[in-house]
Amino acid sequence: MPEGPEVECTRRYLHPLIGKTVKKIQLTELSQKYPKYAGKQQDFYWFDGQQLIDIERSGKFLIWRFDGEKVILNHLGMSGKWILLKKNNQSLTSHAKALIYFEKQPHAIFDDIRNFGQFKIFESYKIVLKYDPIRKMGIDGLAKPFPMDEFLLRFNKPNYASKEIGAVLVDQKLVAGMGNIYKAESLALAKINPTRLVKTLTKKERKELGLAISKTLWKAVDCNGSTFSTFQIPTGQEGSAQHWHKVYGKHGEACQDCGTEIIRIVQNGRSTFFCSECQK
DNA sequence: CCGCTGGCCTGCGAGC
DNA sequence: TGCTCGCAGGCCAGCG
Repeated sequence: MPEGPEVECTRRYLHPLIGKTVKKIQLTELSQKYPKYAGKQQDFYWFDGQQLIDIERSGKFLIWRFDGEKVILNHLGMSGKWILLKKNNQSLTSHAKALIYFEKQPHAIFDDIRNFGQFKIFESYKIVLKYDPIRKMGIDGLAKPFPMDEFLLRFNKPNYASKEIGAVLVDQKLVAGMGNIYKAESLALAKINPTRLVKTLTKKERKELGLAISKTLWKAVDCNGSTFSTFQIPTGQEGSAQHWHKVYGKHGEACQDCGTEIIRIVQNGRSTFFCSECQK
């Protein structure tokens, strides 16, 4: 599910929770099996009676803010999702890791099949901002208007120069919220071949790429994100962004624009898809 | 500091 | 039809 646009859709889905008072945050037994959920149940007692003030998105992170100082940093990993419990007797999902009970329904369940997600306490908002993955984040790909100048600036980082653009583009220090699907789709929209070295991209191409990123990510938000196999966001609604993908997952199929076969390559251990005719 | 490899997990489906 | 195996939207530790 979760690249920046899917995390943004999740944030919107959770919006009705804002203003509610926490009754109890409970970690499931299952959560204790995994190091990334190593938080102790007793540490979460602090949140009893706290009012949820806001849920912010920063790149692919959600930051849960309360009226007291502590915050919860939450990452969906590869398979994390939030489910709002609207009925009393609704049963828990099989990979539930954390439950937030409010004084009134709905309650919220964080479910994470592959256990790559995060749900951890930080002592204050200031401290979470100093946490490296947040502090070092690049521009937010969903920022409006798209921060072109800073994008170009970060793009100039010397250590990117001799790397392939397809490998660089998923770096959260360049564009926070970018992931493997929208990387491929943004490059397709900008008609740039993912194997191009960053230093060979002209300023015009870099700008076009920036615009393509913004367009691609926002279109995904507007479609409620991409839904694949069992992943959906949020529960009950399906995203439809996958329907307009030009290249992602389409290896072996004909390019919709020129008929050339879409190919798949591996960069940084991740799949990249493109049309070698349209993307030069 | 940098880049690369492999590891963390479960579930799905392509292909034999 | 059933099984295996590769692969999956993310990230990081450890190594040289």
